[in-house]
Formats: sequence, C-alpha cells, structure tokens
Amino acid sequence: MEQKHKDFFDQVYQVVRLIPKGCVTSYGAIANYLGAKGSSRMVGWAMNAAHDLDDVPAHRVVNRVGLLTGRHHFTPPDQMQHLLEQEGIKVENDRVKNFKAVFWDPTVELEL
DNA sequence: TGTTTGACTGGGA
DNA sequence: CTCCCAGCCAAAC
Repeated sequence: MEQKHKDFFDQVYQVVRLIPKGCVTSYGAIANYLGAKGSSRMVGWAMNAAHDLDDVPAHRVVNRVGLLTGRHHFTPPDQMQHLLEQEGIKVENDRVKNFKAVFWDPTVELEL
C-alpha cells in the first residue's frame, strides 16, 4: 500500500532543497533536524537515492568536517567540488575551505 | 531472515 | 583538525 505520509528519504530531500546557494550542511545536521539524530548514515543513503532527482543539491551536503565524502558518487567525482566552487564555496583537497562560515544548520536556520 | 555494508557522528587522545 | 573506537539504523545481498 502506498505511504501517503512522507518517507524519511523525502524529508531529507525537502531539507536539502532548502539549503541556500553558497552554503553547505552536514548529514548529522539534517538527521538531527528530522529527529533522527543517530541516523546520519541514513541521510547519506537517502542522498544516494536523491541522486536521481535534479532538485536535490547533494553537492551542498558534506560530512561534519566539511569533507566531500560523497564526491565519488557524482559524475564525474570532480563535479561536486566544481559545483561548490560555482556557488562561491572554496574547496581545497576535497575539503570545504572556511567551512564554518558557509555551514548552514537547518535546526538553527529553520528552527524546528 | 540473518549478515554485511554505508555519501556519518561523537567522545577520547 | 587529526586518528582511533564504538554506536547507530535502514537498505541491500
């Protein structure tokens, strides 16, 4: 039977879509916003499925230290860094420069 | 149906 | 920020 309510994956998509241009967030921040604090891995798994959607800027989602852990899932892998640089985010050695400044926390910005 | 894996995180050193 | 260890939960095999 169909699930009328939004799935965990869908919830992740909604939050990622709300990430402002030129900003990045972490998997844990999204998971925390969804109330699944310990399920940060599921966010990454959801992003894997989100890869099918054009509306989900997965390149704006990195790990807690600003490391582009999911870049290998992009086509090509350099695409993730390239997209971030287009948004004005500096990336060095697969890591977001000035990560703290571009960090966007949904639990704070959206203030659930 | 049980085991393995994974785009992670937090705590301690 | 870095390295190591343990916990976490759902999807995939």
